[in-house]
Amino acid sequence: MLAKKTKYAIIALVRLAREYRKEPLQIATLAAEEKIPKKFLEAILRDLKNAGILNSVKGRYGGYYLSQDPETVNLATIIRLFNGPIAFIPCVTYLYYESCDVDKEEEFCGIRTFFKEVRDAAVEIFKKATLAEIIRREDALRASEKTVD
Amino acid sequence: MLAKKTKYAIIALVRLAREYRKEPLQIATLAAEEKIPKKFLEAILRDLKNAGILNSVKGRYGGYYLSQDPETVNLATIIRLFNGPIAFIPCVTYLYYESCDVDKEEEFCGIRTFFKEVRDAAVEIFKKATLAEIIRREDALRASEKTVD
DNA sequence: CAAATGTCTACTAAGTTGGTAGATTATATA
DNA sequence: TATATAATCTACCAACTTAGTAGACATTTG
Repeated sequence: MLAKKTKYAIIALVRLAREYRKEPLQIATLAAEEKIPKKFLEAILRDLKNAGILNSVKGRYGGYYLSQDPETVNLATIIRLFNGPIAFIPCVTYLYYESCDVDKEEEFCGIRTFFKEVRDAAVEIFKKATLAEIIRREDALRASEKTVD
Repeated sequence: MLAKKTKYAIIALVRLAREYRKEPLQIATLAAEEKIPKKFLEAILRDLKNAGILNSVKGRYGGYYLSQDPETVNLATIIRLFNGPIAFIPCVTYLYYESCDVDKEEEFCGIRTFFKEVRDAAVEIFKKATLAEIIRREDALRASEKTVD
């Protein structure tokens, strides 16, 4: 399951994507409006800045803002950053590769093939899930809700 | 990532599936041959018995054996038993349903749709991954290795 | 200078993971 | 019936992770 940190990161980023190219947003405002513990959010935003996804301005009227186009930031990146690898087992992982400790003869591992299928499917879907696409889906859902009544 | 307990469970089950309809296998033998800590394996096998997947005989020449056809036991069941839900977020989970604490207006949640896609893809693949199918893939890999040389 | 705001280090309580120890119960068979 | 064999059960533990919190410090604007 996703760590809360990852969830908070996604929520904060979607919000910051909605403010793309506007004034920077302050930690305190973001924390209050998205109901995220302020000090916890602080650490999350710092990580996102260190990862090059956000930028910040200090001092009065400062805050955080998205430093990349919302079309290019996707869930695969965010999940890897806060939650670790997307795969269920290390021997099918991108960037975190380790051989299965349990099974030295990896090439014979019939279990592995299924986990690789799952990982590949998940990565493909998460890569399509850009901040821009998430916002489009949210807006579409909101609109269809209104037309229903 | 998969807990070690889940990995061990899968390995033990694949082995027991290979012995299907033969003599029961003892914890000690299974532990030694599959390199699983004996006392840890003990707890795993008990859980599998309580879940109705294994049966056991006590006393001399006793041990554990698969009580279901290897064609009907799949990774989705095993992962859920030891690792919890397959989904990344609770609001798209089968049997463990909870609403997103972070977002009361679930129907508006654009993030959710992606996680649901991933979960559905994963469940579909894991359901096809029966013990029998894992063994077939293992044997196929082994055979193709031998023909290559 | 003062207020607002991000940055950094350190701490902590609760829960999970990956085990281990040891006593008990059931059964086959000599 | 005794004995060895094996599963069963309860309890414990160390290390790690998660979800925060506290408080001092640095930087910028007005």
